[in-house]
Amino acid sequence: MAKARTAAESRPNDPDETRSNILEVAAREFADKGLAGARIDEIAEKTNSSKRMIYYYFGGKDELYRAVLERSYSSIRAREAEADFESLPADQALRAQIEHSFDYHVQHPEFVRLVMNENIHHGAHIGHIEGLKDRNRSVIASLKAIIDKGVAAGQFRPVDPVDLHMSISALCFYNVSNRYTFASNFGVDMGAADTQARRRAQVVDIILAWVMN
Amino acid sequence: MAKARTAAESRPNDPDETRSNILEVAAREFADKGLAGARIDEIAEKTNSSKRMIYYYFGGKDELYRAVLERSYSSIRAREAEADFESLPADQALRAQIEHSFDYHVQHPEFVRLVMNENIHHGAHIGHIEGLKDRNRSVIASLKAIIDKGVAAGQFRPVDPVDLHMSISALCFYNVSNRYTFASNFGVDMGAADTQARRRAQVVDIILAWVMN
DNA sequence: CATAATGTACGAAACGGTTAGCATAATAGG
DNA sequence: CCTATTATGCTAACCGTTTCGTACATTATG
Repeated sequence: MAKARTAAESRPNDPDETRSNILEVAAREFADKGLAGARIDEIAEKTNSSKRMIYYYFGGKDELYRAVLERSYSSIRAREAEADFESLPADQALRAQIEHSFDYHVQHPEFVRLVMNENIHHGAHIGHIEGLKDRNRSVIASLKAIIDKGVAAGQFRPVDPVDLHMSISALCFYNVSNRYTFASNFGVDMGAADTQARRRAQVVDIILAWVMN
Repeated sequence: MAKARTAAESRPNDPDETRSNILEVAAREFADKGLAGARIDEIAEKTNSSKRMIYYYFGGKDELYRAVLERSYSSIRAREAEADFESLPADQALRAQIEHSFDYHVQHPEFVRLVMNENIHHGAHIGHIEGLKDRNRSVIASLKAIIDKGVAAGQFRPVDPVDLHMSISALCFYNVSNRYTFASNFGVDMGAADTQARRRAQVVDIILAWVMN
């Protein structure tokens, strides 16, 4: 439903606002139903704009999906970059990093779902996102710095930073990604606040137990 | 494309065979493209049967999807049930259990993908599978037995079996589920045999380090 | 012949995408 | 200062295809 122009604001709408409004709605829809399951018409309807505008600004469904994916990945990597725990002792830094990652996943289930989708599509679109690899490298570098410090202090074993990232990511990701099947299979509501708090501490324990001497 | 009947087998085809052939093809398609992305016509084409038969035996797309999901879950739970490590010492039993789970995920990526799909759909279909909860309970019971034995022997801390299952499952699942995005982000091919072997040992290490005293 | 199994062809709706054109704002020429 | 021109943001209606599902006819077998 397009917004009618009143006499008071009979100017064209703000393009940036329209774009980001579309992206926001599309992110929800794609995360919820996947690339194939999401409907352009439905996205358009939930927008303050129209279907025509989606094609005007993004070109097509796939491009819109890609734009959504990019926005989502940019967001998490930005958050990871802004967190700087390197001044802390290694164990505290690692702990903080894990908690940070855990919280991000919990707070951004739509990111988790988009990544699931992308894996279902064999990662067909993620490769096209510019600059993502650089940001990924910096995440690994940051973890490596923590490990090195811990090893130097005699606290940590020398684990591979990519392995470490994978382990942390797996535990944080699964906690959100498999929430529904896990709930159905084992009757555990992983969305509940107390369950999450418990699991959060546990994930920290698991990783620290593995890395520490 | 229906299979032409040779003179030797000019009977109507075996219904069970037709059914299971459809299920097999459908599993691949749904795993690969999701419920919304898979096409009934395409599934039919890859079958030895026809679209007509899909509706004849299963009723519709959703029902077929559900049947596929059921078959897939039944398969993993059956495999888990058949593995009996309880005669081993607790640490060896747990190790074997983890390796078993890891291998199953690696060998059945289509199961992993179906579960991802199901979570994207908020677990809308999984609840309808009969008897699944019983089998799930038995998986937990088996883990609990191992933990109890380990605790009695002074080897293990008393961890919750559901928590343990979740941790094992997360590490094994992610290894397969996020293969593509992880490859794109970090240049690691988790499908390679040596990478997998390394990761397998690592997952065992992580869990044991957490559980053992 | 009755019944289970199957092939063919088609309908209706959904869906991605496009065509045609309008309104406003900015800008350039007289 | 005033008009002509152009670029931008936008709407509404439409189009061709895909896709799920079905109606109807037919075949094989007990």
